[in-house]
Amino acid sequence: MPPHRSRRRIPEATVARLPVYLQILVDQAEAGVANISSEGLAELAGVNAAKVRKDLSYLGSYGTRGVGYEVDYLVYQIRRELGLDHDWPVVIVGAGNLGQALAGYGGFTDRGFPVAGIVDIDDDKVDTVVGGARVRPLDELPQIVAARNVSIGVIATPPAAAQDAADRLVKAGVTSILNFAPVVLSVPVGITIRKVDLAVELQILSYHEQRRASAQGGQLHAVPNEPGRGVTA
Amino acid sequence: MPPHRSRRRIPEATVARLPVYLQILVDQAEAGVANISSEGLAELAGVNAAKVRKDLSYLGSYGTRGVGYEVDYLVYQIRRELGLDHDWPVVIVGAGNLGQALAGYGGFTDRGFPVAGIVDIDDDKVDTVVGGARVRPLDELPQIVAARNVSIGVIATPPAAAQDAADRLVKAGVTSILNFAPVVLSVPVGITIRKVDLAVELQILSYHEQRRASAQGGQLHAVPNEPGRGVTA
DNA sequence: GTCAGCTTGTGAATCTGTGCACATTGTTCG
DNA sequence: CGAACAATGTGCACAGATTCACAAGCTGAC
Repeated sequence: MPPHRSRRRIPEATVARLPVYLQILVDQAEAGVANISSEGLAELAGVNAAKVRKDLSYLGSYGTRGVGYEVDYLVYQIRRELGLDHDWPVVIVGAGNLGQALAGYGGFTDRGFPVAGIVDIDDDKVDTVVGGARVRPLDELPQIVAARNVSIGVIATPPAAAQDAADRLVKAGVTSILNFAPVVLSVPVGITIRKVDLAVELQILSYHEQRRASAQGGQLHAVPNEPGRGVTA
Repeated sequence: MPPHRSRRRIPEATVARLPVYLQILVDQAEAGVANISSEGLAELAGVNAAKVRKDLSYLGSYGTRGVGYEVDYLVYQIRRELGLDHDWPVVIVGAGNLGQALAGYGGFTDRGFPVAGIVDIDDDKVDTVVGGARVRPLDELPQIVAARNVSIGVIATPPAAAQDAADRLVKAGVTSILNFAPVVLSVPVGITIRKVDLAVELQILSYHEQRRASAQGGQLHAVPNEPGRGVTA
């Protein structure tokens, strides 16, 4: 089989779902399941079966009609397509509540994103140890990025410091940023940014709660589904 | 002016952007800005100006042609539409790394989501204090929910415990759930769920990095924008 | 009071994503 | 070997979201 890299461009919505399939497939593999149908995978992922098939078809024709998909092989293919065939070290900027939690959160390292370093501008935080990593001064960011060839940065600073953090990350050579600060960052073209704003998530829930409350006697609405968010500036 | 609640149904994509506008507008108000044009707001939010106007038009005609939008009034309207005219206490299930960080993260309380309580199944964690809240045993979840009339729950447990957490939240009367565990939850119809999976975010970045790497000589692609994800089962 | 200049609000075109429906193709069993 | 069956892969129609382009409406200057 020819290991063709990025055959076609994959729709963003699909890219956002592939990690979910992957997670499920890995679980299934561990549970000893060898094959799975689009129907079964759809059930577990909470989506439409046709959508699963269309999503997977972007990777190539890796299913077998009449049988389904071989779990292990699919895991391999999705990993490859997502670039998860090797680790991506990340650097965390900001060692506050969230930064520390992220550094200590095993889920990162486990899933292929080891913490190459965590930096903070506050001298009081420097040299404290969180989740196995020693906090380094902000100035050392370039060295950390260079030494471990880091291309992904995580911003866990207060809002006011986020743009500066982004600027420093970009200057240090990072090309993808995951931003937890509730700020819209401006970065050069070619840098990929994703934002996770916890308060925004709650506000969206608030909207639905509010709507529920003011739906006097109205039946419960069914809200669409979950696309993915992403920007390459 | 008639304070009409939920005039039309607002598209999910718009609902996901309103909190971002709100944040920006609050900042602008604090900076003493009285009026803002769709162009200006779009610039700050990193989106298209027409999109801003269409989004805001769902709230009603609150702009003035030739002038723009009055910042304070817009803040008021967006808050009202999102149901942010009062606080929404939240309960956090799971007092591990992430749960503690969330409880201690001021950004929640500040933006109208005070932590009504945090519970954990592990007796060793019970009674420890995180971010001003004392961890309570999981069993007390119903009491906490009832006492403070909580309708939003946050799941910050390990994956294996997430479904149980969801079941308990629902049984206790919570109708919206923010899930940080990398698991697809199954809940009754009428419960709104949003999922934030940190590893998934990184995996999406990984995809773009991988693509960048394998784009031999190809120019850098521009990736779309950021919809919102939401499900009401 | 009129006119020039902005900026909103929205119809229409376009693009993206979803889901049905079914032809296609591989498997299994008699 | 052939037929019944199962499940993929995809054409097509529809729904939702984005963007353009412009008429409508407000303001301020003269």
